[in-house]
Amino acid sequence: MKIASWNVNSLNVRLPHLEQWLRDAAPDVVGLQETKLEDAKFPDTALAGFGYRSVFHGQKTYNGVAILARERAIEDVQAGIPGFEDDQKRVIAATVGDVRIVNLYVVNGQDVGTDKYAYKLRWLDAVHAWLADELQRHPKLVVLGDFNIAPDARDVHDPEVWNEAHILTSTAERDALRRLQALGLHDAFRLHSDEAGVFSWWDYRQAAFRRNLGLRIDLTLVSDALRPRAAASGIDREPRTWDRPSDHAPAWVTLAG
DNA sequence: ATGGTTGACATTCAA
Repeated sequence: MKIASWNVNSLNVRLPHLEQWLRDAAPDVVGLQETKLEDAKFPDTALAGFGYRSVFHGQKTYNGVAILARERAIEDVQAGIPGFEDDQKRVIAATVGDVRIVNLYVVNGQDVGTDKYAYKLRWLDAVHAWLADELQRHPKLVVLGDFNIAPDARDVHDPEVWNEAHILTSTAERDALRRLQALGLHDAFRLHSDEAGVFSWWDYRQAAFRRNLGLRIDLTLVSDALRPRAAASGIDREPRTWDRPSDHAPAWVTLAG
């Protein structure tokens, strides 16, 4: 079972890329972020034509998440973090086969010390409390998405710039990610590689992709129960080379069985 | 310190 995460930065613009990548990569389950589409405009019919069912939770202009699944039912759909008031559509969870999928579009946070940064940390606290509970109900859990946090120095092109005081790498953000991982959620990519310089996001500016000035902020976390089944994990750079790309590349994990 | 690019929407905001 191949499970992937992709921040498409507007599904309206990126639908042709998504179709091509679904064909190339043939994932079984996909979590999308930044669809930027209200639910009435979600292209579920087009996706069904590519062989994927979909559930979605979106809004106009900003945010928006979805889960797609090929040849499988998508059950017990949860939109948003239970009990956490949020105008921003950043979370959808569902069960596919024997695996619970939680798809997160984590708050960016703008800059350390801003209101948006405070919201990011509050939001991550709410996610932590929810996932602790979710793991009790669903031990076979995959938490994936655009985390907007680079786990450590190997995951940034320049650790001196992306340091403990910088957004996406600050101490409080990394601590919040570590607290999620301490629930028993493992960065699938790091189960198989200690390589530095493998990124999932490159700024549109300053030819960052060509120069590989990126960050690894798109993650697939697998629970303790799924860890033995995590056979491989990687990032598909190719869609980032296509014309008019998303600034993010798809990240994936394969589960045996 | 600023601006560099993209997307959505309407001229500036968010990333």
